[in-house]
Amino acid sequence: MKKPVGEQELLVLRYVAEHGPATVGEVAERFGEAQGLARSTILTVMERLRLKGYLTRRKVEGVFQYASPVPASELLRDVVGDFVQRSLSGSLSPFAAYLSEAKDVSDEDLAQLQDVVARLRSKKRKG
Amino acid sequence: MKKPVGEQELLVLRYVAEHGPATVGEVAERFGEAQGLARSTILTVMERLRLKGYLTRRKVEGVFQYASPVPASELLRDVVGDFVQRSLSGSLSPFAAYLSEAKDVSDEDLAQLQDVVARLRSKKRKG
DNA sequence: TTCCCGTGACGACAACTGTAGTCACGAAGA
DNA sequence: TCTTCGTGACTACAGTTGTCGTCACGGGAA
Repeated sequence: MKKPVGEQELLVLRYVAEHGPATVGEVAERFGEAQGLARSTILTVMERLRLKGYLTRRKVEGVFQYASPVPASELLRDVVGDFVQRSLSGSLSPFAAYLSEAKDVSDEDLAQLQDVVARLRSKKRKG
Repeated sequence: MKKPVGEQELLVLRYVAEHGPATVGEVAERFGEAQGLARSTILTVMERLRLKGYLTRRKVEGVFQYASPVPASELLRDVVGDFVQRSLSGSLSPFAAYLSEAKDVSDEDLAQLQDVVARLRSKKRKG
C-alpha cells in the first residue's frame, strides 16, 4: 500500500497537510506561484497524490477541497521512517554522523532531540 | 554537482563503499545474486554511479576495480543531509517524532545519539 | 587453433516524476 | 445571449531509475 512519493509531490502534500483543506486554485496561487509552477502542474500533482491515497477531496460549493487524511507531523514522521528503512537499512548511525557535522541545528530541534533521547533511554532502562 | 541517486543505486554504492574495491563480477555474485539481480543490472548501475561521480574504477589485471572515493560513513552522512534538506526542508523535528515512535532503536545507536546531542549542546552553550 | 567464459559497452523498455498545454463545462458578467 | 474565467480531466513529453538482453573481445582450456 506504500506508493512512492516524489520530492515535489511531498512538498505539495506537506503544503496541503499543513494548510488545511484547500482547492487546487488556492494551492496553485499560494504555493505553486511561489515555486514557479503552473496551475496544471499543481493539479496533476494533487491528483496523483489523491490516486496514491495521500489526499482526499470533497466537493464544496462546486469545487473540490483537498485534504490530507493524516496531519503533517505524522506524515513527516512516516517519511522519515521510510527513509531510514529504505536508504539506511534501519541504521541510525548515519543520522548521528550527520548531526555531529550539522552546522545549523536550532535550539528547538536540539531540545526536542535531547528530550526524545532521554525518553528512549529511560524506557530502555525500565523495559 | 549533486546528481541524484536512486534507492537501488544507493544499495549498490553502499556495498562497494563498504566492501572495498570490487569488480562487477564480484558485486554481481555477492550482492546482486542475493538480491536476485542480473549481472548486467549490476554493471549498468555501477556504470551509472561512476558516470555520476560516485564511483571510480581502475583496471587491474585486465578487469576494472570499482571503488568509492569516499568512505561509506561519509557517504551515508551526506545522504542523510540531502534528505533532511530536500524532504524535511532542514527541519529535524520529524526525525525526533520518528525516534519517539521507533520501536527498535539499538543500544549503540541510542548511545551514539545521546553522545552527539550532548556534544551539540555543550558546543552551543559554549559558543 | 577452436571454443567457452568472464567482462564491458550498448541498447531497450516500463514505471515514476516533474511540468505543462489544452479542451470542455458551468457560473457570472456584460 | 455571448464572453470570460475558474475548474477538472486528459494528454503529452522528457528525464531518472530499475532491470535486462545481447554482442563483441581477449585469454585460457581443450
